[in-house]
Amino acid sequence: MCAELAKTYDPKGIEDRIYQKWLDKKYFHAEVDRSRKPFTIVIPPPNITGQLHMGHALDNTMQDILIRFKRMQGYNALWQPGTDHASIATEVKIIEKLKEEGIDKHDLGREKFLERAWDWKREYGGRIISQLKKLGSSCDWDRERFTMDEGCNRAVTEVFVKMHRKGYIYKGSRIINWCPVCNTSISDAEVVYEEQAGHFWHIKYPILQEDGTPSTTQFLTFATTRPETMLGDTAVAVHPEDERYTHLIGKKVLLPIVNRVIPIVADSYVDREFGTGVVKITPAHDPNDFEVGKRHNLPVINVMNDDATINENGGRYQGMDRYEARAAIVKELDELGLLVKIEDHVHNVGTHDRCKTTVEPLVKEQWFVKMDELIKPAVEAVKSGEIRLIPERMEKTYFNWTDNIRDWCISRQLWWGHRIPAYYCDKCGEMVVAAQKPEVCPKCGHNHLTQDPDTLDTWFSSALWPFETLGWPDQTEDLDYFYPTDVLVTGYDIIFFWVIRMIFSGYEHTGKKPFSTVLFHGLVRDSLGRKMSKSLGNGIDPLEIIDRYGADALRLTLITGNAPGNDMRFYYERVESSRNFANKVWNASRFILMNMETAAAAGREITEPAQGELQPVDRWILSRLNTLVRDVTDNMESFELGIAVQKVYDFIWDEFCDWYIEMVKPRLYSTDDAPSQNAALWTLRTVLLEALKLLHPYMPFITEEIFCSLQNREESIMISSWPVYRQERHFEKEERDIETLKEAVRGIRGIRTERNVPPSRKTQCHVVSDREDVRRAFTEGSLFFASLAGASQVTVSADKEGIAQDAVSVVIPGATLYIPFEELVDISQEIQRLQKEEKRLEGELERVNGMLANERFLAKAPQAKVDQEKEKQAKYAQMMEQVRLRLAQLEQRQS
RNA sequence: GGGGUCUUAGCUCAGCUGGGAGAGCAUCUGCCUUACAAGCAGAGGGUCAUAGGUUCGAGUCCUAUAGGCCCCACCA
Repeated sequence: MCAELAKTYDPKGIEDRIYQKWLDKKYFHAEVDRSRKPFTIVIPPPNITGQLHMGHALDNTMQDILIRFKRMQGYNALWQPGTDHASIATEVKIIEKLKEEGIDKHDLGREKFLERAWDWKREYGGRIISQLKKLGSSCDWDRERFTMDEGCNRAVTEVFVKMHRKGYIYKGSRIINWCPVCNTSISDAEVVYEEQAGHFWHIKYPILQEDGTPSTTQFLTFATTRPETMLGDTAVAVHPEDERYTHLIGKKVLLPIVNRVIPIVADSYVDREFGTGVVKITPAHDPNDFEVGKRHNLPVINVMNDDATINENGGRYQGMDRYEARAAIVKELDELGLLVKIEDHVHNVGTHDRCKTTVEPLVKEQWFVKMDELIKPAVEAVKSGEIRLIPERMEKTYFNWTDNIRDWCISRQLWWGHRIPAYYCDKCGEMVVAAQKPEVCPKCGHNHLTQDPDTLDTWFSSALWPFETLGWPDQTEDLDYFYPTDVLVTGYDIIFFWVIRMIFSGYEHTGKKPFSTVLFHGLVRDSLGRKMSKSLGNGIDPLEIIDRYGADALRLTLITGNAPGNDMRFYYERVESSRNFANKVWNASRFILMNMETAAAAGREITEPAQGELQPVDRWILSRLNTLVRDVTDNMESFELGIAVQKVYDFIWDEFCDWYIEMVKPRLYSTDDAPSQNAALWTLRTVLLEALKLLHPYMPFITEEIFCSLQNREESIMISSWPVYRQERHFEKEERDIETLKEAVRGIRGIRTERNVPPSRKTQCHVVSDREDVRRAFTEGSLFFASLAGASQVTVSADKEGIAQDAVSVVIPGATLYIPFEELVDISQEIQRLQKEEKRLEGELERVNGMLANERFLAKAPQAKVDQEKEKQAKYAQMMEQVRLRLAQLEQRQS
């Protein structure tokens, strides 16, 4: 970078070059170093099928900010990256691709299919990683892991075998959610309920008479949303205390069409108030009915195949799709005179989150994780605060799930994933769960065993992610040093899928929490507040934004003005505003560099100013910076990233650029005071460098580019040290004085605008103050004050002797400024302006006086607050006096 | 049915543990002032959803109401 640079910052080219440099220098790499404290984040592993979307961009920007911040603070910072095999998502993709080639998964066979899947992984699995790099992510890529790599496979097997041994994993025949399109079982968490318009079919079953024949007059009427499941009905239930039906309990009805005799049972699950108070019971196809069935020992009759067609238990409906069968059965019931009526009805239908197919509850033999014991330490950890959730309200969501936890169905009828390490003897059927396939059956000695065909839920391996990536199950140095990790950053939408499961897994397998803090973020929505989705086509590609505005602008946009856990909307205007800020930083730096080069050309080296060479403005900006350092560090340590960067933004743009740079310009442009110029240049450079450091976690590329141009001592900003608050850089007096001068400048500028004074026209300015410190502040700052206030000449005095009567006056705390204009000042206009000011001050005084007259305020409010109010009272009173004095003069003069 | 959350300037949103209402964008008025027109200097614009309560003091804490969003849940 040199002074001949373009006027606008162009991130193209710069970003890739800088990222490559960081990689070459191995800045992202972390090794065990016992002399330093570790700080660890594990990445939520993106799916290998994934393309970088705004959610990733936000998630990873937040992580990168934290990891860069901690790295600069001196922590041994590790950001552990990797990808997830995403069993079902990937399998679906492969199947689609095969379909294009006209190949069916089953024709290909399991082995060949897996080969294709690995090919696919090799080809596309790295795509999202390269996209994360575009964002600037400082992950330790040397440690990249994959949920199906050697180590993770070992971890999964180990966990499965161990949990099975402890009885936490069991195989059982239970009602599960079945996706007839994906052809696999899914967990409760993968079912999303959707409101759908449907019908209520009111149906009646004839009650059996004493002689065992169906009554032609007595029926039990009920309503159902799924008439086709009647093929599997094994009872009809009523409430045990429902007087309408108590006499029927124990009797039987005839199930039409299938002509099966089924009992009328009493179960308190039935809601008497709802419908007719009668429920048909289909244990094989409804979770509640399944429970009722268990209580009453009812047979479970499955009437459906895996593809949701009716099976052999459905008689002549066999082979029909579930919806076809529904229509046909309703028709037949109608013909039999058993259909009472049809009502419209909106109800919740469970669908598969991935393919949106209506799930079918089915009774099947599956593998489950028993949750009741496992969840206990996970609940305790959050309750006790050992693990902190940010924002805190997420704890409610967390406990809502843990309090109603159900066993986790972990087996999937898929091929891509971790295969269940259970083996069955081909001869006697004995099951063995073991890390290695047994040579012979331990029961009958037969030498051929077959492995369970099912694979595990993707989240089973993700649950182990924080420790399996650090070497577990081996007790590695890495694990010992970097684990437990520090922060997990993720969206609130996967709290059930992932966060909870990592927490109980961490405690169960490592005896420790997996992380101390969970920082949640929300969804990035489109400008209309809609979720970005493929089907809506409203997704905005982060890579396109990076290409157009730069990664820094995108990162800043995603972090600013948004609180943890809250959703945000994405606006191009906001990216532009971020881009403009990058440009602002660029130009301020360009200005400083230019002046440094000018000094260098004149043979003047910038040195740290000697005591007393710093001017009040220099001390002011250094003091302001010092406060900023403290505040920003505090905010970042409490994960208030948006607030922190807002403060850096305001400081750089407002205080540094709009005030300080303008204030030092006169000093830079005059060459006669070398020490003063040196102090200005040194301060400019120092403040810029420090501010850049504070900004670096948010905008890594531009800060690096400028940092390297500004100085050559440190190799990179990303390994430079984070600024710290220094008491000796706190200058209270200068802060007060410069604030007074700024107040004066603002006042004069206001007057000038109001009177349409062109900037080219300079006016005199007389500062009158009876306070010696205020007069000195103006005297010391007169050079820049004149420049900022458009003054041709500034005089400072204790009284207003000799000041033109028709001057415009501006009252500020501690001083009154008089600006004489050549033309006559319109006195009545001037009086009006001052009266307005008087009114404003009256209001202020009224408030302050009211407060200070309140005895209870004086008694109860903290002393500091009282003192503060008293100070204001004095200030306003003094200003009021000045305004009234001036008004009196003008009024006298007018008459 | 249970729970959460939001309602602040025209728009989108900040506002941490209660102490005189903020930003970005938009609008209006001047400025191409030798870092930046992706800029500079001014200005307008809000009974902080409504009603109560706690408090010396409430956008901030509590209760209720209205409306919006979200999550969870087996009402056939």
